[in-house]
Amino acid sequence: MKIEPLLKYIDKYVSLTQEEMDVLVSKVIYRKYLKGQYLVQQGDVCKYSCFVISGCTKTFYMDDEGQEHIMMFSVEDWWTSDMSSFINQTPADFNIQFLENTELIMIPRDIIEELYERIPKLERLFRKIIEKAFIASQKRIVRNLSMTAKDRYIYFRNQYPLIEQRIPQYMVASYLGITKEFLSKIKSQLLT
Amino acid sequence: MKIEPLLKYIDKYVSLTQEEMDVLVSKVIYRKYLKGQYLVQQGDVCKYSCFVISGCTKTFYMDDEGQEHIMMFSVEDWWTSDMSSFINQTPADFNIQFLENTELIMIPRDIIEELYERIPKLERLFRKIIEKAFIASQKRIVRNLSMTAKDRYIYFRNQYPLIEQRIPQYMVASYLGITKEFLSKIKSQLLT
DNA sequence: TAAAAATGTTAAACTAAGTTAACAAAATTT
DNA sequence: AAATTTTGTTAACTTAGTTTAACATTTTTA
Repeated sequence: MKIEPLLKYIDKYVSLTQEEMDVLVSKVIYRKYLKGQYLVQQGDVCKYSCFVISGCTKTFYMDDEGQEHIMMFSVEDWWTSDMSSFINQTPADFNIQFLENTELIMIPRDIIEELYERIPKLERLFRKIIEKAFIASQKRIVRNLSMTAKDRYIYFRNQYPLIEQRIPQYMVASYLGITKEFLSKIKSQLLT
Repeated sequence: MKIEPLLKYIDKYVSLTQEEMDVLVSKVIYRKYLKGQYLVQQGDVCKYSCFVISGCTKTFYMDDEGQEHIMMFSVEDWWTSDMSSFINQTPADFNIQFLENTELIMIPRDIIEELYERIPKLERLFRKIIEKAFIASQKRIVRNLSMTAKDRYIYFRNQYPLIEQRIPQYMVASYLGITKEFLSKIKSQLLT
């Protein structure tokens, strides 16, 4: 089980004793998935909050017309789950699919509650992680409200240059809220 | 100091002892603002996380062209702050302005840290509040990506009928990410 | 209560982005 | 290496939403 990246990540937020680490390690699940598989499907209940050790996922909503709307990508050192479903144990709004073969550390819903009780530092950790996620989410909303598609693309390219390189362009378009054809047009405009 | 609504609100998430309540009450600030005043201005550091006892606020980003983009409204029993600025003590991205005379309970940045240490239940409370806010934020992103302006307006009207009634229509338009003229058109379409 | 300010409506001209469709290039599979 | 699938491009046409501007209505202030 490759858990080092998670411990290293956690250490940036809170410092755990060896004992606390051991408890954590004994409770979580290490698992590999193949490209194309699903971690969560819309309508299912999301049972795990997952830390990406290696690989890549997309989280997307599929609308009534069968169109995908990508909410986020997760790569190494990011968390992924359908938060609404995971917290409330209600049907998931989103699909989470692997874009590459992916290694995860998975924390089950009931275990995370137990960990909060046994290791308050972990509750602090997740409070901080969610604060950060919320802040990023708010900033994305305001970008979507105030910037043109072209500027959103430029921002994305600067912010996540490595993600852009490992993901098909039509998924970037979906994440930006535009069609692949329009992104293609934007890119050709930017070249001239 | 009207603090009852806050205690009642907290009680929905965690149950505090009388002593814990007393600590909390002794640390927070009660204050009234007038319509038109600002709680936070873009560029300032946001020093408080605030619970609305009565009244109403708008949180908005002002872009380079001087256009307002409304992120959220806060009414009774909601929290408001520029989270990014409050957490990191960095310049605020947003303005928060009072749309009515408003009563607030304000928690200073350093006090909230202290409260997390003294009353772990409060850290749990805020973890849960932020989880909820994050979930709502994600759902808003997906609505903005997947729904037309008309459908977003219908959703808003159904979700927040009371807010719609106390806020000028052009602010609703800004929140939805459209012009006031287009919202006017949508509304007239919906009548026929 | 008159005047001024803030808010809301309508319509024509315009533009950013979507749709459709045909084709090109890469990547994967056979 | 050929065939197939996936991904990306281009262009003509359409549409959702913006801009501008003039005017109407409501609310606030003098």
